[in-house]
Amino acid sequence: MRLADYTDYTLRVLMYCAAHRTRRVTIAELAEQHGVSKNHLMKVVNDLARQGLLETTRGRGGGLRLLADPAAIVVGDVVRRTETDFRLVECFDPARNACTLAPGCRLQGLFGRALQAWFQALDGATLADLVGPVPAPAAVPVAPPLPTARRRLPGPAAPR
Amino acid sequence: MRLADYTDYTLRVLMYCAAHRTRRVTIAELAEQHGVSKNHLMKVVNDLARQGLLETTRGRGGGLRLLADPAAIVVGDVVRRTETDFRLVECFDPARNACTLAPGCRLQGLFGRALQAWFQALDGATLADLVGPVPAPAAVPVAPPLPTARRRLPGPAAPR
DNA sequence: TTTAAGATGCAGATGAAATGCATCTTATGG
DNA sequence: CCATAAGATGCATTTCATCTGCATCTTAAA
Repeated sequence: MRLADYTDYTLRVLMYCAAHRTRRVTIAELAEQHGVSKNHLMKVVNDLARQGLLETTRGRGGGLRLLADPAAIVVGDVVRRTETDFRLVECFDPARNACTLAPGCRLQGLFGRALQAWFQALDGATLADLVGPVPAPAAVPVAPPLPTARRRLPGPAAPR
Repeated sequence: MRLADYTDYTLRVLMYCAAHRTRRVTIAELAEQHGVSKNHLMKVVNDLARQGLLETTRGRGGGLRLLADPAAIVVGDVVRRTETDFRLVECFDPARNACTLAPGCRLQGLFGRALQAWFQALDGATLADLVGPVPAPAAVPVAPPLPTARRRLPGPAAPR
C-alpha cells in the first residue's frame, strides 16, 4: 500500500507555503529546497491553484501564495482531492462474481470501513498542525541519523 | 492509494478454503473459479503455506486445506504479512531534511497514525466474518448491476 | 522590451507488479 | 513401477502507472 509521491509533494508544497506566508514562494525555490524537478512541481502547484488553495502570480516577482488559513485546510481533504485510484479490493470478474457463497462480497465493506478510519485520522489534522510553531526549541542536540533507512512501516512482513 | 492484487488474491484464497473446509481445494480450481492464472496463485498459496495457514498436499488427490480456525485468522494480520512497501510519505532527501522549519517531519507521525487506524479496522474482522453463513437469504431480488463500474472510492477527485 | 515567472502538452524513463513458461519434486492410483 | 496429477521453484516477459524531462507558450513586472 503506497501513496503517490505526487500526494507527498502536494502536502509539502502546502506546508512550505504555509511556513512562508509573508512572501511569495517560487516553484524554483521549492524545487531546489526539496531536490525535485521543477516540472513535476509545476503540475502539483497547478492543481493546487485550480483547487483554489494557492494563488499564483506570473512574471517577475511572481510566485505562490497560500490563499486559505492553514488552520482551515484539513489534510484529509487535500489527500482526498489529490490521491486518485483508491482501488483496494475488487472482485475478479465484475460480471460473474467469484465469491460463490457470499452474495455481496464482504471484502468491499471491510476495506471501505478501513479506508474511512484512515481518512478520519487524516481529517483530524490541518496544515497549521503540520507547520505550526515548534512548541519549544530542543535543547538536546539532534541525534545522529540512523545507519539504515527503514522503509516499511509496521509489523513483521515476510518477503515474498 | 492502492492495495496489491496479490493481497486481494491472498484473502480470496483463504476465503475460498474457509468456505470449503470439508474437502481439499486445488489451485487449478481456484484459478478457474477466479479467472486468474495458476502461476500467480501458486505463489500466493506458497506464501500462505509457509506462514502456516494452509496445508498443501502434492500428488494425486492433493490440494489445499485451511489449518487454522477461520475465526482465529484476523484479516489485519494477513494483510500485514502480505502487503509490503507501506511507503506513505518520506522526506525527499534523507540526509538533508527539506522541512526547514519542522525538525522532525510531522507528516510521518500523522500518516503513521492513519495507518494504525486502518489496521485497527482490519483487525476487527476475521476470516469467519468474511465467509460466515449468510444471516438470512434475501427475499428481495437482486438489483440489476450498475451501468458504469465505479472504481475510485471516496470524495471528489479532480483529474490530474 | 527584456526577463522572470507560471501554463501546458507531449515524449521518454523508470520500476514495481503481474503474468507466463519451463522444469523439478512428490504422491497416488492403477 | 510407471503414468499421472498435484504442488515448488526460478526466470523471463509484459504491462502499466507514475515519475521525469523537454519544448513551447503566456503573462507580468522592472
